[in-house]
Amino acid sequence: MAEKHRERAPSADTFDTRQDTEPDNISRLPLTGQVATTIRDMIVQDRLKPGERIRERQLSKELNVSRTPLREALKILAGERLVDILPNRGAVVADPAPEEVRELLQVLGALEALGGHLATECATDQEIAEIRALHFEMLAAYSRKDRLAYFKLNQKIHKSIVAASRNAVLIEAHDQFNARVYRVRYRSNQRNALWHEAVHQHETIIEALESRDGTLLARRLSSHLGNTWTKVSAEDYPDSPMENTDSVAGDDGSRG
Amino acid sequence: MAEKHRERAPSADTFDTRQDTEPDNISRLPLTGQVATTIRDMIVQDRLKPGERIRERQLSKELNVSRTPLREALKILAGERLVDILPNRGAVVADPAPEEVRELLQVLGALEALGGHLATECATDQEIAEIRALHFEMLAAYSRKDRLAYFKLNQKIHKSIVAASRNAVLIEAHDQFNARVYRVRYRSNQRNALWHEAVHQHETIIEALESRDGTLLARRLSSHLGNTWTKVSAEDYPDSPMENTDSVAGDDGSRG
DNA sequence: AAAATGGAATTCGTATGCCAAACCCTGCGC
DNA sequence: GCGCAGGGTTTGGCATACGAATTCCATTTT
Repeated sequence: MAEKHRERAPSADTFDTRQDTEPDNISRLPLTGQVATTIRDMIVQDRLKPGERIRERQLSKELNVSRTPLREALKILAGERLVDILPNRGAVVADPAPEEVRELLQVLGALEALGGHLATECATDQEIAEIRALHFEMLAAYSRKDRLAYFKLNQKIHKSIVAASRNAVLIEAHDQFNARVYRVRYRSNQRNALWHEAVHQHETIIEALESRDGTLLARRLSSHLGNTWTKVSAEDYPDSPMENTDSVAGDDGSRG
Repeated sequence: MAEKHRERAPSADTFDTRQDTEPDNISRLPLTGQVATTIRDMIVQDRLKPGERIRERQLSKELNVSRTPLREALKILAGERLVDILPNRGAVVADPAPEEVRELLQVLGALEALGGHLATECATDQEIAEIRALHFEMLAAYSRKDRLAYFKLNQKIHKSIVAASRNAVLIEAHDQFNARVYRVRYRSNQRNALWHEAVHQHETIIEALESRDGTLLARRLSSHLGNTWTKVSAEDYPDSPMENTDSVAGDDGSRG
């Protein structure tokens, strides 16, 4: 009987993510998914800080949705390990420990190695050429010391290599694990001094791809991610132990 | 790293004077998690069939919960890709296409390869001995033609190898991807004729682990999973193309 | 003054109700 | 005979209400 409510604002106004390419068509998708995407973006863009508590009522008011879709969205993000849900204590933005970052980079390395290997078998010449082109663009950003552009192109290159594997499950898994370390890698990229080394590694990666040497490419990708841990740990966690920085695939460059 | 607060055991020393009247309110864990676990078990145990529609009202009545925690549980399972949620049309039990199974086995192979490689570096002798023991138990089940025991020991061996990697992220990811193919592999195991081949592969896997040859072990694990696809596709999808059954790590040179 | 304690305010967990979209079945028209 | 249209029914999507657990702060006690 106590029903006299409801003025749901027109969906065009309720959502203000301001980065969607299409403003209109997502309004028909389930609210839960929209909210999840919004929060996911807020996390990887560091608008929600690691360890920060997510108050359901407050955030639901900010997004002009009720708590129900917000809570469902948080469950999705918890599955992606982007938030931790503490029983009876709500959700907090995930704040991976250094050890977890190291583990994540190992797994990511294995996934990229598989993606690279498959890519050498089934990528078209045009796909490889496009990746080479992205690499040149990245070199341009490197010359300009444009760290943001460099970072984004770097991400795009790795994503493109995996995409060339034609393995949808792998592509999705790579994307998800990548999101979990995105913020850490971004911050590392902003301050890192060993820039030139990563650039050289990229050069050798592209070469292995162009020569379609799957085993070599896999080794180099895995090694590259191990090197990322070296940089991340050196910058963010100065006291971390440095063991296990090598890729499990062993030393690079043994094939000569 | 290890799970933080994912599931909390109910502490028995808290005095609850009331609430004993409820019929099946046994635990204080969040209902959503309990429901997710229940449904997850129902799916991998094939009590909910692939493609089957999940009606929220009906299932919530069967489980004696309201729709809200059920819906949140379904979101979690959707994140694990055990159910698909169709907008405005509800949830259905995931029914991976043959191609997706092949892709999943490739990814699983890469994860196990990484796990095996790490295990050769950090597993204790006792852990390896325990895996060898499980292998013998599996041989016993093989002799008795006890397919169920064989299957479970097989799973346990692979899980133990990955567990020996000490990489919590990897262990969890392996578990999750494994769940997605669990049912298919179970059915394949029930009818498969090429049993002896898998047994021999396992023997060589254990040997590589015992000699702590990480590269060889990784190759054999990856190859083993590729072989699984061969069997699964032959049994379940007779018309599937048989290419790409080899591991990306290349041929296992040790096999005759 | 520091620690312990009590309670109010806040937040989460779950249930329930309304609305809108999808489904199904029947009946009409071609 | 077949297709299609339309209305009733079913189902999911979302909002809200209420109870339980936790947190926080003020007050008291040692």
